[in-house]
Amino acid sequence: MFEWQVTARSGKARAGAFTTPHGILKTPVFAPVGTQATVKAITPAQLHELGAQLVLANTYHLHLRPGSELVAEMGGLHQFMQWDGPMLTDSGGFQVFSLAETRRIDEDGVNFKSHIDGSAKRLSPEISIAIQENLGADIIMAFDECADPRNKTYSAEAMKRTHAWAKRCLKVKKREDQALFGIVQGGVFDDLREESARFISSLNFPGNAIGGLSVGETKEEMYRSIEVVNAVLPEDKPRYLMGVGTPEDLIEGVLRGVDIFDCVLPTRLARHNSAMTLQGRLNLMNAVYAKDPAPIDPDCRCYTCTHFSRAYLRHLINAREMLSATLLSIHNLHTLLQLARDLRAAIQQGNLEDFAAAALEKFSLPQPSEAKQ
RNA sequence: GGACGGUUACCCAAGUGGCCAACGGGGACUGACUGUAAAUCAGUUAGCAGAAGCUUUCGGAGGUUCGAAUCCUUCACCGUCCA
Repeated sequence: MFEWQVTARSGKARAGAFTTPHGILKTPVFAPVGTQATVKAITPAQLHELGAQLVLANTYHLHLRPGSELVAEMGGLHQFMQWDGPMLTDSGGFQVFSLAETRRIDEDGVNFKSHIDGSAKRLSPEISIAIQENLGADIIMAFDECADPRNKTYSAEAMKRTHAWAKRCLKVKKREDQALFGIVQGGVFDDLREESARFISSLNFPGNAIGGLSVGETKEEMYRSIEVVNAVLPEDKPRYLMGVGTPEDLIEGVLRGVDIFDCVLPTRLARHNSAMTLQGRLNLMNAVYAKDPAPIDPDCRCYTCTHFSRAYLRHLINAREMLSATLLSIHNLHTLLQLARDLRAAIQQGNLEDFAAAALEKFSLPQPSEAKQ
């Protein structure tokens, strides 16, 4: 179980397979995010149709509601939400960052105010692992602290806590059918990143994650940090870049040796009326699309693009019909899932360099909306 | 025929002498979004500039006043009630 096999390489990029109790992840892979045990606006059947391999859920949110014991009682996360493929739960570490105004951190853990009812809640490495064992995802994450990436003093403190917490997570983890991944922190500081990558590598997790990126730093800082970390992280373990994201970042990440990605962006942008394409984003509520019979992306083979016009999607958005969120989520997820598949194929066929160069070139071309006019 | 009430920007609607280019809502338009407190948030919505500023607006016309969406006269239209 949790065997990691690299099947092809191209520069630093790898194509691989990670075996989990609910199936094999063929990497590079993009994971849709289903924070509250649902990928918003998308059914599990649609996820299958899209070819999604791995789905995320969140420890903090499910702990607050409905509670991990309830999920366990209902047969675990897979059974509860009816997703039978591989799942990953985030540890709640990101919420330490995103709910910054309502929490207090100490060496042992974090006190939160619930964003739902304001009640006092606590997360620690031990609590997070206990929750994640109740939830029952295939991959679970170490409880970490994601800091302001530009603040070195804070990044160093958060990194040290993350390291101490990683050891405690390993210590209390019991279930054999779950793989615990460690998380590298260190902000945008190369020395911290390197130190963190060394430490996390030394704990010999079955997989390693890069956390604390795509949270306000520049692209250059992010890409450099990935390079610094991946130079240290072991080759014989999958690498997971947390919270990333855009098509460009997927390509840049794969080129630097990342295997797993997740991001809320495709589904959030979909609910916010934005379509992701490999040429850039379309804001489908824009008036220019009112009478546009073309699909979002004429080259896209997703359900949305093979059936519906931009004009129709704009109408749904304008009329505040919820189908717009579903159709756009299908398209955006397809864009990233297909890109990951294409990257994998390119690595296996040995033409990743050309594929990546051609794809990255497209992002500098005029946006589809501009090109039309 | 008479008595009241009303007419404000794309729509609804506040404002009853200067702090009004005019509250608020809707609509429309635009932007943002990267391990989801996000079906959210922000901006624009008379014209020209697009910082400051200038020009034309509150049913029409005329008047009072240093100054009017706000007061007066008159006309038009809408509503309610009485004949």
